Amino acid sequence: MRNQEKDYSGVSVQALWRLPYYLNYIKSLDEAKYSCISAPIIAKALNLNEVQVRKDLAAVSNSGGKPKTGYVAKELISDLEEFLGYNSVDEAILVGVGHLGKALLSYQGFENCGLNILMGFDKDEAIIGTNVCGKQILPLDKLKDLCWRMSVNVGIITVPAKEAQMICDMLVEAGIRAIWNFAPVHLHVPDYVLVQNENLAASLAVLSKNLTESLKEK
Amino acid sequence: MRNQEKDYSGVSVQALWRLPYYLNYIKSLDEAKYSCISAPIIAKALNLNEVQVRKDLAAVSNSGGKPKTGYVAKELISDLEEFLGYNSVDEAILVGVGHLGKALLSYQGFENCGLNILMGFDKDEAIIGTNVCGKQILPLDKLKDLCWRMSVNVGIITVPAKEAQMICDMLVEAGIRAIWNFAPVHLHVPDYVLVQNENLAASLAVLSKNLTESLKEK
DNA sequence: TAGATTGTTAATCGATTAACAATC
DNA sequence: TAGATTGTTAATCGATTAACAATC
Repeated sequence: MRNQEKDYSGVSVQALWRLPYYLNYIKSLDEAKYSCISAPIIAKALNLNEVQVRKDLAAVSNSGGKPKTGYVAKELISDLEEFLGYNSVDEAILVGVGHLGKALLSYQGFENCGLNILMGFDKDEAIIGTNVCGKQILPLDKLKDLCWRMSVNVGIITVPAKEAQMICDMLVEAGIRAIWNFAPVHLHVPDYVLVQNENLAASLAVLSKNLTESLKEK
Repeated sequence: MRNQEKDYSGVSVQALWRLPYYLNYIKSLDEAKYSCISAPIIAKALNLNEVQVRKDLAAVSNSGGKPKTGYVAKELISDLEEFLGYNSVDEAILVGVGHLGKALLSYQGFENCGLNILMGFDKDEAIIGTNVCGKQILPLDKLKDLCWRMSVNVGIITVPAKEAQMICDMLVEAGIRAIWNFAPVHLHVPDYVLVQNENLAASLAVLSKNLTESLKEK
């Protein structure tokens, strides 16, 4: 689920979700015009509370901000990137090379976020041996051995809901430490394995519930 | 962002996120064995607090549960589906037919969740006129007219970050009431338009931060 | 009847927001 | 100096959890 208990270097999960938005916003600014950036400006741009942004930045920034001027934009960008782990790359493999799996394998943006998807796995003979964006698609029985050999830490699950737990078990056996789960199911894993759920159905439910309420109000 | 303020029929956003997991779990059970299902059982299966599940179910269920036995599984399933709006279909269009856009256009599961993606739009001449899974890809200048004519309420944005705000403005102009945004940017919209963000970069940040902390502990 | 489960009311916990002194 | 912004401490708000009476 979305809400977890832990804190990361004094930053709550909710705050962690906001950081990429800060980063994106600051990066989008004209460097010449905004060599410095302040919490109130970011707050206004992203529709957030000023104090909230200030607290988030305080937790992330190394050098801190200066009264009246705010933070040096360049420094804040690199502090955010550092904090979000964009500089240290994690190796990942993906299981389930359907439409979504292919989309994730093809997406170039993950490398800038510190994730390198090495290859895909699938059970379908028809796509085994092919490659997607230069990334090889291999049969499931090679998974364990390859993950161990290359000490892969992250597994991405894009298989149908019914197969997700089985694939999850395989990944755990292969020494995976974190799972990015796109199947709309709760996965059972040992304590030391992390699961991050990306549940489109749940997201859609929030959207449609919101929409229904909103249309009612008219 | 994930957290919003509103309540939907007494259900918080956090609770709303849990409902699809309940639904999926109950559906996965053997009907013959589990004609009735109780909050404690669901809680155990999904690693949640018993009282939390009970409260969620109480808010969703029409007939309520019976002490000792729990809820009638069939009724609970249909109550959940009703509450989540899976029975009333919203029409949607998608803008940005790249890898992710294609994946979403091709995904069959959304129909069961009350979302019907009618067609895709893109600016790339090479794919305009083709179709993905039987869904036509049209040029952007047809967007406004078609959305009005078919009274489409939902727009899905799968364009690059830089173009997202511009597309968003187009959608608003086309009378869209809710936007499912896959670009990692904050969108500016009028009050009456809803935005549901699906930020993979943010999700990835949580995962990788978790992983780093977890590996440190060793 | 005994026991499991429901539904509700109260306590806890944590994130957001407000207030304010410090500082460039 | 005056004013904007920082960083911190306290107040508020809401979700989760605990406690307990009601009931099949």
